[in-house]
Amino acid sequence: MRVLLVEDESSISGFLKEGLEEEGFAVDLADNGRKGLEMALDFVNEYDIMLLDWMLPGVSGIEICRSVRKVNQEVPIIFLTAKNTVDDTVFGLETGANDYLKKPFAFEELLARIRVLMRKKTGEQSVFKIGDIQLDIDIHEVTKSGRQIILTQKEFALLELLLRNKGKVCRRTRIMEKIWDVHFDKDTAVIDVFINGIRKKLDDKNSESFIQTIRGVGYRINQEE
Amino acid sequence: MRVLLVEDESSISGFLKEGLEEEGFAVDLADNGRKGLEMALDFVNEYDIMLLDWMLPGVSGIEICRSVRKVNQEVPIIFLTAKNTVDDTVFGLETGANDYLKKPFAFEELLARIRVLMRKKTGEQSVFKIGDIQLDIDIHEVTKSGRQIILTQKEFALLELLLRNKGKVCRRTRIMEKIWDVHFDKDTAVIDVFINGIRKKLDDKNSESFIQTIRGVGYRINQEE
DNA sequence: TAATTTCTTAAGATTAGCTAAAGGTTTGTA
DNA sequence: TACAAACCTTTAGCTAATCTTAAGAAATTA
Repeated sequence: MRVLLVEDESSISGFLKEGLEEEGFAVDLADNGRKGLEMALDFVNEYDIMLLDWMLPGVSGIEICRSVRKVNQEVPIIFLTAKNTVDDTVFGLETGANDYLKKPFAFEELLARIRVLMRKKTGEQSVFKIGDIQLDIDIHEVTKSGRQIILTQKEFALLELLLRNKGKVCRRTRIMEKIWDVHFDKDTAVIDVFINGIRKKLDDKNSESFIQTIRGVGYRINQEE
Repeated sequence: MRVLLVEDESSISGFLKEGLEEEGFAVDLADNGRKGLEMALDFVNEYDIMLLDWMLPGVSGIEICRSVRKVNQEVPIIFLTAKNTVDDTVFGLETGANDYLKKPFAFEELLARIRVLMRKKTGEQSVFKIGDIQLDIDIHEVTKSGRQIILTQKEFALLELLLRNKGKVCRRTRIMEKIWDVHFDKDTAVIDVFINGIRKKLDDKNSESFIQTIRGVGYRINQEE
């Protein structure tokens, strides 16, 4: 998955580039509008998604967007806008963008929007299963043997993370970063509490939990045979 | 369902084309009046609906409309007009169009109008039910146990959205986008207020609301057994 | 066994949603 | 045009659900 990121503030672009690459995207960065426009048009069909800063010195994000839309109506475009620079009501129609985010925004929020747009494009399903447990992201529902189980926000997010990485270990540090947006070593037992909560709601009595504890590392949901 | 879209501003046409295709329409785009007229007349019986920009360089939307009406009185035609360029009162009589929208308009508004016209044409019924509550889109009426309940525009739109997605969660962000055309996280409680209004008008006293709150996510009307 | 890590529970802090009320806008009518 | 009515949106206090912290119990490892 190839992303074009046009953003002049290096602090933001660096942060985003790093984060997106961690998620497996290949990120091309343009640090001004002219360069961004050039890259966007030269490789318009190469990119799976474009992230454009609204306010750019020289060529603005909206100009890039308009130019791109003339030759390609498909590629998802997300705007990153500074506060109060856009009139909400006019926005949608005028630009041809698919979505936009107001700075400052949480990285996870951006990731979520990207995923929605990608799914629209690829038609990817959004249901994760393990045993008799099923989690549907689109309708935000968890069921066990068909019966609905109500999870809280955090429980849902944590279970989603574990299921997305079925078969792999999710390290505590990674869970802390992804679900709690905490990027340093914090002495807390929140994760344990929420794992406990999920287990209570979804485990079968008298048998091993479907979430395995990897002591000193984190948690894992095992791949089924 | 085949749509002819005649619009010269690529930002708007791109946005509309994409949105309509997402909704399952096949969209043919003409980016100027001459081409639009040609396509409209060549395939006049192929199209289920026509969307014409009012102001077009060369051949105007109204000319296309008049030409089409000479050979086909059936196909629904909707005009997209820039603000204040049309005298409303004269409009209806002069053109033979079925409806028109002033820019900027919310995409959902366009979609709603298209649906009304399509249904008129096909005679399709469009009633959503939950328990003793019934919502009829065509006549824009809600009844409870047969008695009419008057909802405002927004209340109606919100209830319609929830009913169209019966059994699924409608996320707050999605509601904001669909009903209010706001595409970023806005700190507001309008949704709550309108949910409250609908509940007041339609809930049975002394029993759970027919609209379930999914904390941190949105609302859902549950499927009946 | 001692040290470390995880589990579990419960209480306190925080936040999302509910509701009423007020201000602002639009629409209809005299 | 001015007024009234209907509707939409914002605000703020309240309540209840959720999240976080903390602390002892249990499990695991050296």
